[in-house]
Amino acid sequence: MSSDPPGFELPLRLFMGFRMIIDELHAELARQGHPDVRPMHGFVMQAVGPHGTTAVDLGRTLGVSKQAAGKTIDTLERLGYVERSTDPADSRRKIVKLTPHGIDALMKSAAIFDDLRRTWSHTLGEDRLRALEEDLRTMTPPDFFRLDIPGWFGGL
Amino acid sequence: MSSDPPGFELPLRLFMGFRMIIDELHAELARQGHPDVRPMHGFVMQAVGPHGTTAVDLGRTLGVSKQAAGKTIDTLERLGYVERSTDPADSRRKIVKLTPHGIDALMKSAAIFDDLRRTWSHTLGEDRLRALEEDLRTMTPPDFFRLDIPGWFGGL
DNA sequence: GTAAAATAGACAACCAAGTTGTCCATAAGG
DNA sequence: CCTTATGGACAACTTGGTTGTCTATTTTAC
Repeated sequence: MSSDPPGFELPLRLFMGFRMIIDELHAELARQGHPDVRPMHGFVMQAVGPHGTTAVDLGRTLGVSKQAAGKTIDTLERLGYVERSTDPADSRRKIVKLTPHGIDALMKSAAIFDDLRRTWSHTLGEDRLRALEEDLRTMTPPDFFRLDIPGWFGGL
Repeated sequence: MSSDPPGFELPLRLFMGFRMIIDELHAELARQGHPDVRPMHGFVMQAVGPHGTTAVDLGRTLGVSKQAAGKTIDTLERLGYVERSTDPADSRRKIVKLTPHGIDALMKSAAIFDDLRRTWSHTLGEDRLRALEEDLRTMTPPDFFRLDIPGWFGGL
C-alpha cells in the first residue's frame, strides 16, 4: 500500500490546473483578436453582466472597494471592453455596460473554455472528468460568482 | 443523459479549491504564531530551501527578475523569516537562509496541509481524492517547483 | 418642505509585487 | 593585466489593491 501524497501537492495541482487553463485561454484569445485582455478582466466582465452595473455594485460583487472597482473599470474602458453612461433616473450613478467588443470577448472565452474542457475529457475520459468536477463542487462553496479574484494574491 | 457542464466551471472550481485550502492554511498559521505570512511567502520560503540561495538564483527558481526576488527577500527579512549573510568565498554574493522562525513556519505549513488533505479524504473518500490527484497530475506539468506564482496575476 | 443622513463617484496618498534600466564592486578568463 | 561576466543595489515606472477625504445628489425623517 502506498502512503498518502504530501498535503501540499493538492493545492499546488489545483492551482497548476487552473493556471494551465487560464493561460491557454488567453493565448487563444490573443490569437482571436483580444491580445490585451488579462485574466482578471474576464472575471470582471462576467461580473458586469448583460444588464450593466455600477462601480459600487461591481465592488460588492467582486469583494473589493468601490475605488478599486472604479480603477478596473477605467482600464477596461480604455481598452474598449466597457463603457460608462449616466443613469437618467439617478444622476449620481454611472452605469457600466459591456461594449460589443466586450461581449465578443466573453462569447469567445466561453467557446474556448468548452474546447479546453473537451481536451481534458479526451485525456481523462468523460467519467473521470465528471467525477473530478463533482468532487470539487462538493468541496467548494456553491456560488460561482463572488470569487473576489481581483487582488486576492495581495490581500492575504 | 445530462449535458456537459459549461467549460468555465472547471477552472473556477480548481481555483476555488486552491483558494479554500490556502485560506484555511493561513487562518490556521495565523493562530499558530504566524499572522503575517502571506500566501506568496510560503512558496518563496519553499524555494529558498534548506541550503539557502541568492537573489539571482531565487529569481531564476521563481521565474521573476532578480530585482523582484530581492524585494521579496527584503520583505521576508523584515518579517524575520530569512536572513542574509555574505558569502565568504565570493564577496559579491549574499546568501539568503531561513531563520528558525522561517523553518517553523514551513514545518507548521506542512502539518496543516496534511490535516487539510485528511479533511478532503474524509469527505470524498480516499479513493476519490487519489483519483482527483492522479488526474490533476496527468493534466499538469510534472515539476512542482518553478510554479512562478509570484506576480502571476499581474503578468498576463 | 426643508434639514439631516446616506449614497455614488472622483481624487489623492500610499502599499505590495512586478518590470526595465543603470551602476558599482568583485570575480573569472583571455 | 585588462576585459568581460556576475551579483546586488538603486531608481523610475506599472498594476491592482487599500484608506481617507470631498462633492454632488438622492432619500429619509421630522
